[in-house]
Amino acid sequence: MARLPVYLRALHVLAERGVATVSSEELAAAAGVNSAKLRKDLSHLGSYGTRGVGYEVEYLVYQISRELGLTQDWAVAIVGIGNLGRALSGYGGFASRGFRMAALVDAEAGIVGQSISGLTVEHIDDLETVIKDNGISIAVLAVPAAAAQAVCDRVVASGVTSILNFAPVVLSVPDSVDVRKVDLSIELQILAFHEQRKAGGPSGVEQEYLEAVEGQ
Amino acid sequence: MARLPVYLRALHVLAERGVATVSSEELAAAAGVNSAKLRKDLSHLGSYGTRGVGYEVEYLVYQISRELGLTQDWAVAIVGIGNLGRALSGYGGFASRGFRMAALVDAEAGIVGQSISGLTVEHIDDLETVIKDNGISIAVLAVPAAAAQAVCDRVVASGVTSILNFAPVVLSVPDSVDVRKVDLSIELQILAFHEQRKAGGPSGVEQEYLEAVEGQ
DNA sequence: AAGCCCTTGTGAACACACGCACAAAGTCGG
DNA sequence: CCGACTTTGTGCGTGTGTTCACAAGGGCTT
Repeated sequence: MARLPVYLRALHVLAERGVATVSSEELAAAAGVNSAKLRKDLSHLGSYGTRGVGYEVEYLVYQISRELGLTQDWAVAIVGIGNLGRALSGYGGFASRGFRMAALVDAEAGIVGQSISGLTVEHIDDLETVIKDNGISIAVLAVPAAAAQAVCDRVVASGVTSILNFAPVVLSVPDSVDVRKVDLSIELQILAFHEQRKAGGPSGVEQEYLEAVEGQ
Repeated sequence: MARLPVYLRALHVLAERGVATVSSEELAAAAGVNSAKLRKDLSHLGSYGTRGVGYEVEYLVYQISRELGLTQDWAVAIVGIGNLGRALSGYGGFASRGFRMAALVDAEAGIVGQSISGLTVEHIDDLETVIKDNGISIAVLAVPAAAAQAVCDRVVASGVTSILNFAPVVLSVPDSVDVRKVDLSIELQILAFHEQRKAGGPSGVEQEYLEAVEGQ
């Protein structure tokens, strides 16, 4: 389930506060979900709470971490060291959850060789070698849209089976490869949509198109 | 619907290629969805295609843009000019879709006053003034988790009604305010989950916990 | 002008996710 | 040791989103 990481984060906060046990109601509130949904998620996952008491925080953290595969460390490569790639390479949230930034790769001569977040940027020509030598199974693509599919094909051919794609294109990959897409402009567009709804919606503006094509 | 931006992007690509008309089948393939779903989305939106022919690309682009509210321009403020905020301020995908970066705000004395992407970074003390003077209705939060709720409260109090939140916390806001959350580490965790599934799942590793607590 | 072919729009079955509400189960006080 | 209280786990009704399949409708060729 996609909600487990959210629960995990809430649990970490509770653990830091020294809370030993938590009820589904409290945890659900902290995670922003319905308590019944949370309980169902946790039961589907096989973890058991204690009736009348709740869930033991530490145990639940371990169970969810294990379910998510965070007990092992994952070697991650970032391809494309532009503004976004740079920001991602320094993002603390990755390292603290078992994700190890193992390699940074770019095509630009001015960037290759630079040291960023403690890593030397490698050249895209060496992509295959870098991936295999570092045992990388997860790649983050922060390259221009035009280059994304080509880079994707290469990382897949090199053995990467999970891709986090920031490029605004639909990548085509074999079924055995998982792709997750983060499109920042889509998020803003969805907000704009709701924002406009609040302002009365697009009704009554139909004429605009007629005027627009009229002006040609 | 959250899929409209995806259709819109695919349509833009087609328009650049000079394609005048497109069938639901083709567009669905380009957007990575089922063709029946696409047709239903478009019909719910009120746009009409022509049977036997398909949809006129240019017309559809206009219809979807209007529905999403992209025909007007939106003033956006980015709060928190760390690595991520910097990357966002220079992201081309925003400006090209009617989103105007109107203000950058940070708390750090060393960052305030810097010129980034053509804007001067303002001090967080002036947050309310900046938002009101620029008519900002959408705020992007790229601040540390600990500061997020406080900053959120202030932008909401200043009249912002849509928030794109990159901080790893669940924000609490009035019902009239929309919040979308992008959590980069959650995306990686979901990939790790599937990655582990491919490798055989977490079964048979139950003992690990016992060993782990044993070691204390 | 007429028939064929293509594509849209949608009715209906299906699947899934959500949340209520309750029984089972365990704890704590007396 | 027992009863009351608390909280989990889940059966079930509900609503939403997805997909199949097909009828309605428009263009194109002859």
